This record gives sequence, structure tokens and C-alpha cells, in this order.
Amino acid sequence: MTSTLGFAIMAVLARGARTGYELATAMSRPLGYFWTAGHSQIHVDLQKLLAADLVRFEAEHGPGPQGRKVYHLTPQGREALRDWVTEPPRSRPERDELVLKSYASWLADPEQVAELFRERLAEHEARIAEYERQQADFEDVPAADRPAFGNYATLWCGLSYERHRAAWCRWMIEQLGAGS
Amino acid sequence: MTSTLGFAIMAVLARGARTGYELATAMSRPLGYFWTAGHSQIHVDLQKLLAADLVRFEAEHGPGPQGRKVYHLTPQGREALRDWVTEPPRSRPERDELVLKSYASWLADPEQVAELFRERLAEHEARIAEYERQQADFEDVPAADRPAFGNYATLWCGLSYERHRAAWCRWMIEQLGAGS
DNA sequence: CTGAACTATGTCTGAACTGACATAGTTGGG
DNA sequence: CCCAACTATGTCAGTTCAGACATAGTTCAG
Repeated sequence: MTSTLGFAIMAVLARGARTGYELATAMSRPLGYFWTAGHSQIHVDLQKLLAADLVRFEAEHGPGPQGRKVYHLTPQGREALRDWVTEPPRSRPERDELVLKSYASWLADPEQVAELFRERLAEHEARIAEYERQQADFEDVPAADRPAFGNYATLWCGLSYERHRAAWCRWMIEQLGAGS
Repeated sequence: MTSTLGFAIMAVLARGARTGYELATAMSRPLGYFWTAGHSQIHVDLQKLLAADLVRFEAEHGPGPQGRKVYHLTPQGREALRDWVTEPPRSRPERDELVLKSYASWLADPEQVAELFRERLAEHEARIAEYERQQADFEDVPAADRPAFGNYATLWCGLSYERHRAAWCRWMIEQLGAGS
């Protein structure tokens, strides 16, 4: 069974061939489009995708203990990815540490909690500015059958998410200041 | 080291004593306030909290192979929870299967992808209606030092999140229909 | 009074993942 | 020419977790 990370790898490879290292930098935190993974796990999953013949690689002489391996999707890989897209997502559990902290925030000093949310707000605002810059680089919304549509769709979601999150932080800060 | 689930358990116990079973139902999917866990993991973490003397239990005769155990926070547990609240959250990796699917959506049939998002939209709209009903039950925003403030804050965040998500689904459906 | 649904606690296996460790070629500044 | 930073692949140990399995008292409808 292909893991979700396996499909994330294939989704990146569908745009062009990559080495494991390039996949890892693309999916590294904190940015990593929308799905993050360390290089160690990526190499493990690449082995599984290889075994299932969903990807293959061209070996090249280059850096690394085993040389350089440029991975690409096989036709079966592309088909598996396309089929997976329209399957309903297995819902990942909703686990948000900041939300949990807000749930327990009544126990703590309001000013310290407010400070926590001011820091998070600054992060969200920085990300909003960054995403808006990226969105401005698109002249129009790409057509739905272009790879660029995927980039635009995730960017739209990310921007909307950051705005929602920033609004919540501002509301929290306001509430925590109201009692003083 | 107390896991985040350990703090989630303590955050619930801070409102009153509970059995492991009650904790598990409160944190079960799909609702589960904001942090989900299965009962098996909750029992494991309760053992760790017991060992650290952050919680204790009163044994009662009742159902279950070992009878009924009503857990409550110790003063140390309450203190540990309060200290944890104001520490910056360890960022969990952002992993969203639906966003990943949207990233690869250009490969698939637009009408099938649109159907996927219509289903998600219906779920979000149902949750919005449910959360709005819950929000209406609050007369005012609770003061920041009341336990109810935690409930209101998570509800506010959840409602905002669902609206953001629904907006994204609507945008996706619109885009996917535009090309036909 | 019987059996199903519910309450209740716990163990175990395997998958996914993080972070540390190990190895080694390439490139460019000083 | 040397060394640091970068490119590059991989293993391993420990953690978290979901899902299956195991056990057993309580309650209530038929």
C-alpha cells in the first residue's frame, strides 16, 4: 500500500524528474508546499515506490555514497496518482497544539498568553505577505488542466488559512486584553 | 517528557475528574474538540502521567476488567499544564491530504475532482451550522479566566477554520467548472 | 431472564515518522 | 591547494499512533 507520502512524492515527480535530495529540500520545513517530510523518510518511501514500479531512476555519477539518482514517474505511477486524486481523503486527525493551548489558556496569566499569540500573529502576517507576493506573480488563474493550477490552488488555500489564523490570533489578543 | 496528548488529557481533567473511557469518547473522531486520540493511546499516556504524579485516580467498583478508575489532576499536574500553556508550541508538520490532492488535481477529470470538493463542502457546511448553534448557546464571550473561555476560543477557531475551508472548496468547484 | 448495547480497562503489532549517525563526491572562496 | 559548504544517499533507534484483540461488569428492552 502506497503511503500518503508516496503520493506526495509522485505529485512532485509528476512535474519533472528529481533526486531524493531535491524532493527533500522541496518538502522540508517550515515551507514545504503543503506536505513535509525528512530526507530519511523520503528515501524509505522511494524504495517502496521503486518496488511497486511506480517510479524509476537514472543513475548518474555525482556526489553521494551511491552516486546520484534522478527519479521519474512511470506510466503506472502517473495512473496511480491520477486515480488517487479523486478518491475521498482519509481524514487525518485534527491536532493543533495552539488550539489546545487556547483551550487551557484560562489557567495561565493572560498577558503571557497574549504574548504567545502576538508571536504567532507576526508569523502569520509574514507568511501572508510572502504568499501575496507569490500570488501576484500569477497573471491569471491557470487553467485546471495545467500543473500550475495545482500550485495556485494550494497557494489560495494557504493564503486563506493564514488569514483565518491571523484573525483568530487577533481575536484572542483582543479578548485577553479586555479583562485588564 | 510529557507528550502533547498528555497535556490534552490534563486540559480535559482540569475541568473535572474523568475515567479513561470518558476521555476517549470526548477525544474521539470526528468531533473530539480539537485533539483526537484512541482509548488505547489514552491509557498508555495516563500510565505515564501517573508515573510522573501529574494525575491520580480513585478506584471504584464498576465495569471493566480492572474496575472503574476516576482520574483527577494533582496540584503538580495543574502547575505543569499552566506552565506548558505559555510555552511556544512545537510546530507540527502541516500535512493535509486534500491540499495535496488539489496540487495533483490537474492530472484528473475536473468533474470528478469537483465532485470530491462538493462532498467536502457539504461536510464543512454541516459543521458550520453545528458550531453556530453551539456558539449561540453562549450569551456573551466568557471572561478569560473562566474554563468556558477555553471552549469559546476553540469554537471560534473551529468556526473560522470551517468557513475558510468551505470558501476554498467553493473556489475550487468554481474553477473546475469554468473550463467546461 | 437472557442477550445486546454500553461502559470500562488494558495489551500488542505494525506503520509512519523524527532526529541522529554514517558516508562521500562537488564546488568555489581564500 | 585546502577546507568549508553544499549535494547526495542511506541506516538505525526510539516515539507516536491507529486498529485489532482481549476481558469483564452494568443496564435495559423484550
